[in-house]
Amino acid sequence: MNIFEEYLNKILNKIKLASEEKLILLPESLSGINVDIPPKKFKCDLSTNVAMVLSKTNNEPPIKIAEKLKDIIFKDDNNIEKIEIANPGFINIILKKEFWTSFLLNINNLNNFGASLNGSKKKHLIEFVSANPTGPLHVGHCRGAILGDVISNLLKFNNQEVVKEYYVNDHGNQILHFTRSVYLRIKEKLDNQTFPQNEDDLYPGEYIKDIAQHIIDNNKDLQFDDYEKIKLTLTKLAITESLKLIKTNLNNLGIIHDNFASETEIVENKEVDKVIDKLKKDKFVYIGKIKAPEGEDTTNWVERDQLLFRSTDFGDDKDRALKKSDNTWTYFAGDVAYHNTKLNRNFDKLINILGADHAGYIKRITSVVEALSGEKNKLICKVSQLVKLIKDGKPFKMSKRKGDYITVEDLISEVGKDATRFIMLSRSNDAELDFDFTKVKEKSKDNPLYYVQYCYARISSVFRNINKNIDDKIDNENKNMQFNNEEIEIFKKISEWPKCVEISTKKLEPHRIPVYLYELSSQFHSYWNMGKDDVEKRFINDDKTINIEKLIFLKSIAKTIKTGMDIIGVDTPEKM
RNA sequence: GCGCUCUUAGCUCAGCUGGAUAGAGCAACGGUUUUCUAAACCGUAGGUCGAAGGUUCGAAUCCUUCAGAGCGCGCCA
Repeated sequence: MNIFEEYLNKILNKIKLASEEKLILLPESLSGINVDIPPKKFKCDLSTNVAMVLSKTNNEPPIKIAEKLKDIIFKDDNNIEKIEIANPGFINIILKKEFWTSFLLNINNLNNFGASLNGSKKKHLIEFVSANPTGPLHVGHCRGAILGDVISNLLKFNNQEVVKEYYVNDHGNQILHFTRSVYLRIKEKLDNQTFPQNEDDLYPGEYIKDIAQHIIDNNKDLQFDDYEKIKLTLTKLAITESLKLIKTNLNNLGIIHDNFASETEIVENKEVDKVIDKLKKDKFVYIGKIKAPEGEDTTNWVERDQLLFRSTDFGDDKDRALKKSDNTWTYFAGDVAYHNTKLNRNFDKLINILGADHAGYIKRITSVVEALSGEKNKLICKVSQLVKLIKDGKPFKMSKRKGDYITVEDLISEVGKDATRFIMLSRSNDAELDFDFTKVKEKSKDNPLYYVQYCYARISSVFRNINKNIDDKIDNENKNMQFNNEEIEIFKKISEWPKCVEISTKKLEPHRIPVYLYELSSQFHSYWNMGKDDVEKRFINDDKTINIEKLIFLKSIAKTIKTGMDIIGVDTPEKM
């Protein structure tokens, strides 16, 4: 029920026919033609720019073409009340009131109103979060986590297949430092050894102590005297513990991954060697040198021969290292192998959600996926920009050294899951986001989340008062419904919902959904208050009954809000 | 030095893959509750869309240049 799409198709068909009959000429591409939501000041329902697009090819002014097309396209359309032509050549359509009645009846019977189901079902792999398993998640991880989760929801809503995956970087130096930190905390607990204060590489956070304690408690038979002996076992135990923390954090955010892929496993299965061989065969890999970046302190830079991937072939600014000087694989090499395993699993589309600090990584990883698959745009990377934390009006810097992170746990307990999700989503992922801790906490009533939830709660209260359930089926045999102008304005807003979903999905930009829900709620709240002066606009009659029109009106709004809130993963309480 | 992202009202941001007179919220000021939830509503005020060129019938949106902010630039992940 995307009326914009339906009218666009109608227009395209009609002008194609007209061109066959030599009534008009068509340009090579019709892609510029669209059917839009007209600005409010033009009192119409749909508008199209088709005349302007055809003007040049036909060598006639848009207004003249519009006059011509008006008959060609809309002559036999009995949903239309009136067509107006406006400068510089828009065709503005006003639909009959009855159209909106049938529109409402139609969407009332749909389970997934707004979903675009024309596209074929594709298999998507979306990788997100993938934070190092060295401790709980902090606020910085949150935004990308929510973005990835909601993009998955969006795709699923549109009947796409989605696998949500977390890549566990359980291999490499960070993990060694992490394991040693845990070990030292164990020694602190068991043998009163002092934890070193001045080693930058170690993890100082309090949670390491908890992990240490858990490991001691659950492994009574283990000996912790010789670090080298116990290192491997301890690494596994420590990673399991921190993954537990991470999974709890994600759960509290309402996020559940389908799959956790381990870097260690990939390395141990020789996946890296295999994929590098494959790349060598195709001459994407060679031994060469990397130049130091200009304008940086490069006193310690030693140019050396290295195994490199030819990412410059794909537009990167330098080729990328696959092996470190100690002959072990770089992080990139492991990730190349990981992405190769994604390709082996036959996904149609790969999506990665990255933090802003990893944006420089996009070019090389998309390059390697292109090299391996021979397909451009197989992998799409979305970046979630930085969240600027503000506390008491001042920017708050988190420091790893002091271990003073604001964790996901802090955030959820202070602000709540729903508010966190809603706020993190309501801005474009490409733009930085100010997250004012004190403000969100103190002024929680100004939070846009409550505004939308309140809308749903108000509708629920009506249903409660008349002893009906919001999910009850409505018998809509009566086709002679009468709606007032304000109600029809809201139907128009509802008719925009599929367009909102479509563009959010196409661009993988879910921030449009909270924005839409806010706007719809605003129109509803406005209508609600009209009931104070105008009895006609109250929902419940004096005898505690409700008219079918009002019932179906309320239900369509509640349903749209619920659908949207489900996609962004936020609750819709019936009482507030 | 190079790359990516951002710059729209005092503040925080939308602006639908180029459309009509650029929109919200907050803050400010003035109103609305005997009536279905006032966590709401109505009104007033607030703009050279960072700057300059270009493409186009038409630019906040696309291109170029410049300025400012953020992130990043081998053996960290």
